[in-house]
Amino acid sequence: MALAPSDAEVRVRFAPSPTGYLHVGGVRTLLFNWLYAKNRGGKLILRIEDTDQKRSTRESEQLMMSDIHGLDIDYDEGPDKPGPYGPYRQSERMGIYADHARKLLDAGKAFYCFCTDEEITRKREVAMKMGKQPLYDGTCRKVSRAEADARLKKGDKAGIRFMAPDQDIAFDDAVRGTVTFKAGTIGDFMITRTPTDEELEKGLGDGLGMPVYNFAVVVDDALMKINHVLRAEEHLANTPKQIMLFEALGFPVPKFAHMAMVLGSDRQKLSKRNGDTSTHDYLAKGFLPDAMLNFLSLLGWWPPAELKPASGHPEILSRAELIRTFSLDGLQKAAAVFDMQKLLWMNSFYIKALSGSEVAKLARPYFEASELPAVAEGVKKNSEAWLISVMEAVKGSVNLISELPQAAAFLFGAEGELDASAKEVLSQPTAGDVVKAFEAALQARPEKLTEQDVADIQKEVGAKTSSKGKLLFMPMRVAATGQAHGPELKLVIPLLGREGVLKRVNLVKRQMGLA
RNA sequence: GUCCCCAUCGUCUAGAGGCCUAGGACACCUCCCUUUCACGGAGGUAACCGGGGUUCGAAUCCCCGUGGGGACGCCA
Repeated sequence: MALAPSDAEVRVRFAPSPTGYLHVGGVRTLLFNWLYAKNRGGKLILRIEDTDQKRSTRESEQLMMSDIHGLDIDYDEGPDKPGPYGPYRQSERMGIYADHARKLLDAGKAFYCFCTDEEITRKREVAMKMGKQPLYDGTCRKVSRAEADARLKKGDKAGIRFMAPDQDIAFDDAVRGTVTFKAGTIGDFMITRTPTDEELEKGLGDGLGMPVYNFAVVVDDALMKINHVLRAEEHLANTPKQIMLFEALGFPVPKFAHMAMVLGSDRQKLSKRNGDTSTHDYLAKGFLPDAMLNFLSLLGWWPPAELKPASGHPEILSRAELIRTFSLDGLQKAAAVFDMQKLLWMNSFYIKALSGSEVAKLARPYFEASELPAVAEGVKKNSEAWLISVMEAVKGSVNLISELPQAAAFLFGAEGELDASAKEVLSQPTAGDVVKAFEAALQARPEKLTEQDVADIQKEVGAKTSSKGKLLFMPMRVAATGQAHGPELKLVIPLLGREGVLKRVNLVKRQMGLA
């Protein structure tokens, strides 16, 4: 078979179908294509596969492109980035597909098929029940071209079916090595659908039906000069069909790399049932694009041992490091389970690495949209510098940017219910004395408190109540913040100010029945 | 059912015949740091699916089972 010249510029593509949101599994495919293109100094093409008119929408296309943008991944050619091989939307390439379908028809490599969908489905079910491979039975193969033309003229409708050659198809997959499909395991398959009256009237498919996936992909990959196809393993079984088509059309066959699937915790294909799959939702929750990409890159790929990440952590890799070390050799054969816990951890790592002002910038919209009025209003009333110091204090205690308003709520004087662990702290017998001593110590001090003041107060309360350790600090923490977890008190209390802390202490006293 | 792919700790993985008493990461547990939770640091529990070969030697190569996944569409 003819191969694409190996010294040519690498051209890869990401080809989603705009029938919903961008799936995180899709992002991983996109990411690997992007990394490969960047690593090899090649080009990444975005192609929209919208030949299924019933399911494809422009809204979905827009959403996908904005999420790709949100992930900060760039492509070189696409619907919104004109290039030499456009258009990049399949619905705008109907004439091209029709030309190539006719070429196959004229060459005797494809035939009109008048069988209906129902007939085929029925035959397939029968074949499967009998334990046989459900291949097309060849009914319309026997129909001569002249007869077919006559039936068409009469008004009969037909799709076009490719005449699959009866031979072994083997190809060298960059991930799996040589993969062979034996002769006789692939039947004649559709390349264009049976046109509807409406399509015919509108001239949508240029007189033919809409192209089918396997056909459109081949025509586009060839014409767009795609020489490396990196995609998920679910497409492995499509590959022999596509190779047949490349060869029948006289196109060079690209290099394939089928990467392992991403599975949910139930070991099934990652789907809405077993996990969150919408990239948009991840982004909206405050997963950082770099963390997402870092995590996804390690699902089914591993960097070479020589890489010593600048982060100091073996699995925290910058984009530059990813690009520099990415290669097809590191691709994994076995499917990988998407581990949300690890993603969360990674995201928290990235958040901690950000400066207070970077976090403040990212978090501001979440604060402004907070359901707690004190937070939503507070963020507008206070200065940016204050917000930054707040972020500095709390960024270490969250996994997601969206968790920040909740984690910082006490600094805004928001009143909330005490959670279970906070209540537990206050239920200890000495907690009441500590809280009261804490209050007294605060009242003896000025409004503006320093870290030193905090240390002094802690010592004073400790001495007065002869408490120490957990029994001393936890009640003070809850009294000051309403939470059992959070940043260091010496950071928090100065931020709150004496009155702020006292207000909170009163709240807590009331809940304890002390006031 | 048929075809194709895959198989190392719970999960992501290192491992290309001796370096493996199987390494790292997340999670979990313990300890240390902090007169507190968290953060951070140090340890720990935990895996080569089974059976046959090949070889002086197998997690690594071959075969057979078993298990899992994907595909079998006029969806992509």
